[in-house]
Amino acid sequence: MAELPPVVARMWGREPVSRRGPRPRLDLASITAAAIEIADAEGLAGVSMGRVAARLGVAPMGLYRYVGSKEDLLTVMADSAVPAPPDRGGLPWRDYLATWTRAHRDLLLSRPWLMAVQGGTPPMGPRRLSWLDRALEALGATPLDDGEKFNTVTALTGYALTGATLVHATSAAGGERGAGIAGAAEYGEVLAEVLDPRTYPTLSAMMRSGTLGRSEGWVEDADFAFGLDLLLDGVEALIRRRAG
Amino acid sequence: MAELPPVVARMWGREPVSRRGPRPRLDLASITAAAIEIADAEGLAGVSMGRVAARLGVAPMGLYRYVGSKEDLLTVMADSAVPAPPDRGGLPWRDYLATWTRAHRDLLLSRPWLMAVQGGTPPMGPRRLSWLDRALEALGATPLDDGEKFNTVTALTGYALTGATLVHATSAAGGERGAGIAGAAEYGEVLAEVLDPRTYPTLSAMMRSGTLGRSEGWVEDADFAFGLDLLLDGVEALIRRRAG
DNA sequence: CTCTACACTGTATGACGTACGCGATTATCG
DNA sequence: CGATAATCGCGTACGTCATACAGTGTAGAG
Repeated sequence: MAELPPVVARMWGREPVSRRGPRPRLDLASITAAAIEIADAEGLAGVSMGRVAARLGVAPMGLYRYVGSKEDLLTVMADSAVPAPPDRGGLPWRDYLATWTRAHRDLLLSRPWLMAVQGGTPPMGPRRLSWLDRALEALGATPLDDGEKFNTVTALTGYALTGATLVHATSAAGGERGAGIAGAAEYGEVLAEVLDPRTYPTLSAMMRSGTLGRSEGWVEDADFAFGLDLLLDGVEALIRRRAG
Repeated sequence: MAELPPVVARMWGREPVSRRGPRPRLDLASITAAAIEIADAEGLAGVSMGRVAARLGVAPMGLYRYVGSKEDLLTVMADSAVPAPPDRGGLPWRDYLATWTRAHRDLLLSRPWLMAVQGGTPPMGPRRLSWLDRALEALGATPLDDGEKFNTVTALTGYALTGATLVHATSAAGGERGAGIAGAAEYGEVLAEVLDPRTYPTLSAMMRSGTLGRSEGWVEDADFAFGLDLLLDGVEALIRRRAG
């Protein structure tokens, strides 16, 4: 019975059933789709109300009948760009959560602008909530309480975001506007140039031993899997403790 | 020997030792400090080149002798606003990493604009790298290899960011511009209004049982500690496996 | 047929990032 | 000591953006 924020209402298909006046030429879905096309092609920076409107053959102000502000539009985009979560195929909770988290990360890598947009708002649209629901469902048979389940999923979500961000930020080749460092230098080169072994002993020792510096390493799945297993090991330990 | 991006060079105090011409009236530190004051008071949205310049009694274009672009300025801010990492007080690795992660989260909560700014760039300034160094140092005596140490710290960093983001996004009272949802409705109320038990069975069951919906719960330290322990348990398990 | 809610347009405003070129300043070189 | 040339911060200007406001035409309701 609470009053929903107008955009949220529309995200859930609760369009006002208007009768009088000219028939609407637009709808939220088309607007969102147009905005997403631009974001996919040119990054978030390319998404302006004018550009979106132009792509729909409409004056910029026309959009404001459907979204109260640009921020509203971004919120809707953040949900609409999300596909259906991976299928639980009778997988045990751990395997499902692993694929779930990986799929989340892959999504963020395939649409980098989602990273900037999803961080700002908790999931409120149908798509993102369905991801949340599926992950919680996977934990359904475990002895964790609701809060623990929720926190577990939160930690996994965060890990996916972190992994994606790291890959994207360190790869100067990222197509996103402003990706990479201002110059073209590789991350490792910058660190090597700048680190004083006296004030950054551990880090510069690592640099010298050559393990770091090839930031491409993080693109590999193994590095992502490492931290993921860390988390899942923790969950598993807790479950065992709770059950035994 | 690599060419550093100009801002990075200046971040590390490598100011060009210029001699000719009028003595500079500004320096990167003052500019950054002014920008941070604005961001602290009004959020990132309040930070514009003009506003920063005005606070320094200078014309907007004057700043561009020092920062190349606004994005450069944000990068410098992202480092400059970071305090020294917590002291290792002879703490075992686990205890230190716990306080380290918590301190990181608290920093993000005390300066919410850092969340938007730190995510975009890997640490390249002296302050953020010193946090990284300290965390890696804490893992120094463990049998983990360099890559594993690095990935561990990455996961913790991400968890701090996730926790801070969640707290900040769900608390409508956040002072940041655009915080909370468009309307004033609480997150829990929105979910209750919108969730269909048929398509979101797990989530809506949780809502009904009342565990969720008080999103303030996440502000409590216990919730943060939960996921943190998950991670650290995972690390500990790995260490035991590696050592035994 | 009239009225009125509504969908979209046109114009305008103020803020923003920043390109460009200026005079003023001051260390260096002749 | 005077000329040179680099550098500083400033003024102006442009293009873009989000969005407020006031229409203008449309089409269902009475």
